Amino acid sequence: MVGIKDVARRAGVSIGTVSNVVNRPQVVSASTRARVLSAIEELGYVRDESARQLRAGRSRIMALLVLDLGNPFFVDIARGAEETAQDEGLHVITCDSGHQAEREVSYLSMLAEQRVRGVLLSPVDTSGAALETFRRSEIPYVFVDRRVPADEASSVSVDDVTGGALAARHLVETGHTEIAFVNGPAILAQCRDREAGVRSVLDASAARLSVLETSELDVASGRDAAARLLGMSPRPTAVFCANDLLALGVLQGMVAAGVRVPDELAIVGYDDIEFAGAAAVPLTSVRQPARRLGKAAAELLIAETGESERVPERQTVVFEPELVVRASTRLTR
Amino acid sequence: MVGIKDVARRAGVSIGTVSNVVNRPQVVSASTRARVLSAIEELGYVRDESARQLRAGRSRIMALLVLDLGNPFFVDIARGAEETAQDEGLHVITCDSGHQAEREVSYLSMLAEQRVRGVLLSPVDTSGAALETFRRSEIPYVFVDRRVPADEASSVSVDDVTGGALAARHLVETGHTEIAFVNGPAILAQCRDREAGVRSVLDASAARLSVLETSELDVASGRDAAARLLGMSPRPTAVFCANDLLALGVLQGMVAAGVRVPDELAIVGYDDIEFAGAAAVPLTSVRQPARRLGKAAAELLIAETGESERVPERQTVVFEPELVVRASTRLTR
DNA sequence: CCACCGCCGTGAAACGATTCATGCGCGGCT
DNA sequence: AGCCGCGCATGAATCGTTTCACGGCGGTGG
Repeated sequence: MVGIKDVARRAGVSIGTVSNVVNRPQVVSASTRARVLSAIEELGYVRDESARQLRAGRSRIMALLVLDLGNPFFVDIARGAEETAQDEGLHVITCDSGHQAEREVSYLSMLAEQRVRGVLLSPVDTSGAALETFRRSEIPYVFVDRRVPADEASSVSVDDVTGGALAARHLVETGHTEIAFVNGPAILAQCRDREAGVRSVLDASAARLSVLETSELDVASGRDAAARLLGMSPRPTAVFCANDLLALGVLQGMVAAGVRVPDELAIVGYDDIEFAGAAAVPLTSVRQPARRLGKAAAELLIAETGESERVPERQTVVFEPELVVRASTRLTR
Repeated sequence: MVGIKDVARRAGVSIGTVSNVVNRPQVVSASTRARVLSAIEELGYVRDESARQLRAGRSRIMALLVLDLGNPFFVDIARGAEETAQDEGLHVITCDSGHQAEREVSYLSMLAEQRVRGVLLSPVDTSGAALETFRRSEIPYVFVDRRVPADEASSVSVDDVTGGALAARHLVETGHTEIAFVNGPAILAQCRDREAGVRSVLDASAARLSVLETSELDVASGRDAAARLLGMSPRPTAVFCANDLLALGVLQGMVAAGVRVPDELAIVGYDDIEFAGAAAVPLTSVRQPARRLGKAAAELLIAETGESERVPERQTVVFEPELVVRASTRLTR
């Protein structure tokens, strides 16, 4: 593989000069520069980032480690992060832990060994050992979609308690008194918080709440939940799902069973992914500003890895969710 | 940052010994090994992959560069690739070019500078300059979801002509004679091939074909297409969409306009992403084995980057698509 | 004519790991 | 006793860059 030495020889200059041409073109004379550039071109020289990085001590790559790339919510976060990274001349690589702590650990140690600039992290388990060992690597990280105490790390999240409350209030206000909450696994803070929000509203109302917990936050689990809902008596007239994938699964299950939505069952989802609005019965959903989440997280990370010597202060950014009402809860009378 | 030297000093051994403990534990005596390991533990030493890689000349990372992570089809490819990479002790990083040639170039040069083990590539434009410069870096690459001549590179794809034909034949067989094909941008080989498949069937039938081209392969474009379809006269009784995102958009537009699916309009999608089966009117779709695509591509790449000296031969793997019939084309009479 | 300065280019010293030839001590064999 | 071989640790060379102190050279001002 052709290196800077080969270019130097070909152009008849020293390697220092080649490096200057590549990194600080203005310090080298026009004629030399032209000679070096054409040598680079002829030889097809590609700079070796590992050597560069070894010297520099830091990489130009920022990582995003998400829970589930199959959930478009996280893809939107990735897009947001990429946008701001691009502005800073950084690259983002995306890793998918697929809700498996084991893969999370594996990726984290890979990223630490790579000495990435920083990691945007939506972890399976905050308190876990995964993070404990990663923390020792001194690589800065920012939590995304998960709030943590500011003394531990910066974080960017959306207020899930409020989000849960928004959904619950909407259902109460549209007259439902028999309400189900289809929740994901309780290990996820997001799920616990959304449930807390729901309870805070429903406990103060006349409505009755049933909570169904699923093992995954995906469409298949939603279908399972639909089956369970169909077997309940009295059957709920409204259901709130901890995310849109679950909601879409429930919707499908209901339509398949001939239950009319929203007339016989109102459905509210969470995240407001594109597919929610695009469902045949467009879903009412609690919107999270995913893109802004990604942008903000990347900005915080960049701030933390800035040139300045002083330790930057940790920040906790919390966005507010927003209820988007669509046909799946629209009164038809 | 703590390096191998610090560990060596702490354990009272040479750096060579530390390296041996990490890489070939069996060659160092148990007592020394224990001493080194505890030094590593105490200091929180994390190996610097850039130094390691500089020496080794190759990285342990394989990249996947896809057209659009927002399309679950590509997420499934990523999953497949990750599976086989994991077995080989490699890591996969995923990059999203978002259909932008510019970002594709930017990622490719980043990956070349990283001396990535190889790249799985679903390029915006095969013939483009992006690849031309990348090719000079001598990093092996395999095309995914795009067939190329075997002398250029290995590729793993699905037969799109057959896929288009499958969908068209299904519509003809279910009695439709006024058929629309909602296609994506013709720059994409996939789109051209699917259209060719459709034509091959419909030209030999009594059915009439209208082709609508959209600018993007996403849900919003599908909605736009729905509006256009509604304005046509005679209005088609069946529509085949170049992918499921378009189909979901069309479906939504139709339901919103009060058009009954499949009674007034049958819809066929392509890819068979999870959301297709989960739509309120589950979509008939042409299934592509996305996961196997990813697995196969990763395997080919690994074979090409094997230890053996001899140049491995290029391979062209073509999978067969499969029609999955669901409610969106089911005869209701 | 000398001293100085600015412009360019040079060469060598890092960076942090891996690898390999070498050395050392010790037990066993002749 | 002498020699060999084995097990284990060492230290130096190496990978491809960046960076920086230095120096040559031509021009300018005194």
